[in-house]
Amino acid sequence: MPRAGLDPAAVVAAGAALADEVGLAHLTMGSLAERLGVRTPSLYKHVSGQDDLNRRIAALALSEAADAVGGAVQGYAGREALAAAARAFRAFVLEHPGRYAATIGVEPSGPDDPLATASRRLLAAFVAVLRGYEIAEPDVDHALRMLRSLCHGFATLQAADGFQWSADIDQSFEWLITFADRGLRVMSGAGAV
Amino acid sequence: MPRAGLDPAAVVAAGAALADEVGLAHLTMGSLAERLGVRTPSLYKHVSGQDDLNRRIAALALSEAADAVGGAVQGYAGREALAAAARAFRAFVLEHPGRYAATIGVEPSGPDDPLATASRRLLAAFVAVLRGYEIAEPDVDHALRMLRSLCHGFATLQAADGFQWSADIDQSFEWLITFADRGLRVMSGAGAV
DNA sequence: GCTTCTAGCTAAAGCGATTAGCTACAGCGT
DNA sequence: ACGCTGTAGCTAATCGCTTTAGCTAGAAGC
Repeated sequence: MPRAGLDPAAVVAAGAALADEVGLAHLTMGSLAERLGVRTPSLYKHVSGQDDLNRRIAALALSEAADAVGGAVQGYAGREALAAAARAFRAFVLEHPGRYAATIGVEPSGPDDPLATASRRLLAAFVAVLRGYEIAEPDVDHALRMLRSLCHGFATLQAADGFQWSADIDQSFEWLITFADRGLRVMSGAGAV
Repeated sequence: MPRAGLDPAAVVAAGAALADEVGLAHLTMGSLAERLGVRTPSLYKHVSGQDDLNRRIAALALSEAADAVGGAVQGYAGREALAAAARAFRAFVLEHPGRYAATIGVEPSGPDDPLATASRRLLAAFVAVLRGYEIAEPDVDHALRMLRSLCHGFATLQAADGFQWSADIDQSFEWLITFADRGLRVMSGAGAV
């Protein structure tokens, strides 16, 4: 038996890729092992089980998403930054539906969990977008949650084929960006709540 | 063996309730059978399998959500209607996270599928909300998708405990309603995209 | 070249979904 | 009241996937 030369990172990367291809629900230890040219139990030398694998895929996904969004925002402000961030986020989720799905419902075990770090990085990228609007300090958290809900909701609904009816989806997304831009500008004037 | 007197509706209702309690992922045929005082294989006399059960729970959830949102909107218009719909929707998802989770990723098999009917009813409730704003006809679809993304995103993120940081979540949701109201009003003026 | 560490293997246990086939309760007609 | 019939629920068994136990041999250091 020739050594396959695996390590945790390689297993997680392959798992994420496979999840993107077949859907997270169809990612089994067996199929992943086969993909890696190895027998199923061998995977347990690198990840401690399906749960651990899922958490690591989630951390990878959030980290990549943070890179994508953070990079897209560079050099822009205001509406441009918002549009770039939203488009980058959606593109990431649509290209990597499996690994993004792994992030839903996982909770960091502590502040040092790679999951928590990656999550903070992604949030930071959205905070940067909000700096382009005159949001009152106490409202920044609310705006951040709104932005995240909007992006998460749209991307996951589309990834799950939740939009059955007719109108063009890209167009809807551009409309949504305009909506968010104008809404944020209006909210910056008067105190909300 | 005394008859338990089950039927598909009772099995689905119990499944939905159990999913709300323990989470959709932990809803097993075994635990559901135990809850109903019956052996596992007996369930297959009422639903054709886990897939079928999931679809039926999803249809039930969408139908109930449509009732809740539709009822809440009655007699209101504009901001009041929007707030009522959003609050009703969020309350439903938070009270019934398991059954709502069942709706994610299921696709109606055809236009007569109870799933499709329930889905249309829920959408209709949101369309009613939008009638209170002067949205140009071609933009109604976009606004509907936006509204759905916003509600779905916020509710599922909260249900999954996705909001780790500090600010008060109810307050964030009220802020979000105000944001959506103002955004919809602004969008009604100028043509978007 | 020898020792040591460990990636990967085979074997096996265990759990959940599902199917096959039996049994007996309930509702019906007589 | 009595038997007939349809079917809800049962036991037994299969199958697939996860996970553990224990072995083996390739690679790295001396």
